[in-house]
Amino acid sequence: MSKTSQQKPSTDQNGVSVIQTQAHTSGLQQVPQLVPVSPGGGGKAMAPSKSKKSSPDKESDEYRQRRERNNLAVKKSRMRSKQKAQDTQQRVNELKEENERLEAKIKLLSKELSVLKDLFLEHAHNLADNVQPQATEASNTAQNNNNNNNHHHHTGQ
Amino acid sequence: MSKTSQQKPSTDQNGVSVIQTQAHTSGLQQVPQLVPVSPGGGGKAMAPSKSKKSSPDKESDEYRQRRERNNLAVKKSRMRSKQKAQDTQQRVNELKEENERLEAKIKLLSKELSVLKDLFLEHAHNLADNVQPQATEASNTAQNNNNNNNHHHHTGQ
DNA sequence: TCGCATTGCGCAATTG
DNA sequence: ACAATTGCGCAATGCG
Repeated sequence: MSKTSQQKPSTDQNGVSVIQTQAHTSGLQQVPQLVPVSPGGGGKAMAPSKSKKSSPDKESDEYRQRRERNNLAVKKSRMRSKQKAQDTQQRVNELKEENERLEAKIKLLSKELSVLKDLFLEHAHNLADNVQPQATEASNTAQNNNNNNNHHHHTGQ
Repeated sequence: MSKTSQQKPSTDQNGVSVIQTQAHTSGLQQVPQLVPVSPGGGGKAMAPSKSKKSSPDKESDEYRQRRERNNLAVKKSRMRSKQKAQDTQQRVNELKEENERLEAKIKLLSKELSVLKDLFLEHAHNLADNVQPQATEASNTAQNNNNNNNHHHHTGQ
């Protein structure tokens, strides 16, 4: 994330101090007073053919073009950023909904499960009651088959 | 919302057009050229001597103070905005996690349920077999021990 | 009317 | 060289 701090008096890496007092002029264009610290002397190994960085030259056609392109890019970037934030918010809503849906389902399943379990227990008790105490006419049938195995299940056989 | 253009000839609603794209490369400071469109024509009930809005007067102490305050407010607002976006993103992650948790639980419950249901079916068949007095002795004896059904059920969680 | 909060926008520095 | 990001200031506008 670049630098942690950046104040008004930004020092250009080329050796140019931009003194920006208080002249922003409504974004139109401020004229940052450029103070050449060393006019072509301080820097080193800079293409001598053209002082490329010495002055932004607001007039320059090239400058204006660059600016315009950048402004466009900035706008685009910000639009995306906003869109993204919006999508994220949307996502939150969707996830919340889905969560509720899932919780409802869980509730339902839990209930079903609990009912079935109760049935099982009840049944088990019935079986116990029937098997142990006395033989009703119903037990007759079971008895008939002699090998009535009531739920003694073991893995494998 | 905002206009789709990206130029700066911003026409102030006050009746002031800001033109001027700068014209001096070696000057000192540049003040936005304010061009009063209708000098006292549209406005009403305003002391002519003290037009407060005519020129921001960048030098003005008051102006600077206002600006500084606003800059501060802007900074604050943006900070909050960012924080909010971040929180939202965080929320998405949390919800996603929770979602997975819930889905896992649903899966588990579904499985349990399915097992219990199978048990029920099986049992029902057994009962049917037993109830039916008809059985040939070979019918239920050994052939019928199809599946092992052993399952522990832990109550609650 | 004042004063903070938001928002759109342009500039410049950085990043990729 | 160039687009995308990002921090920042300005001004308009929203809002109480």
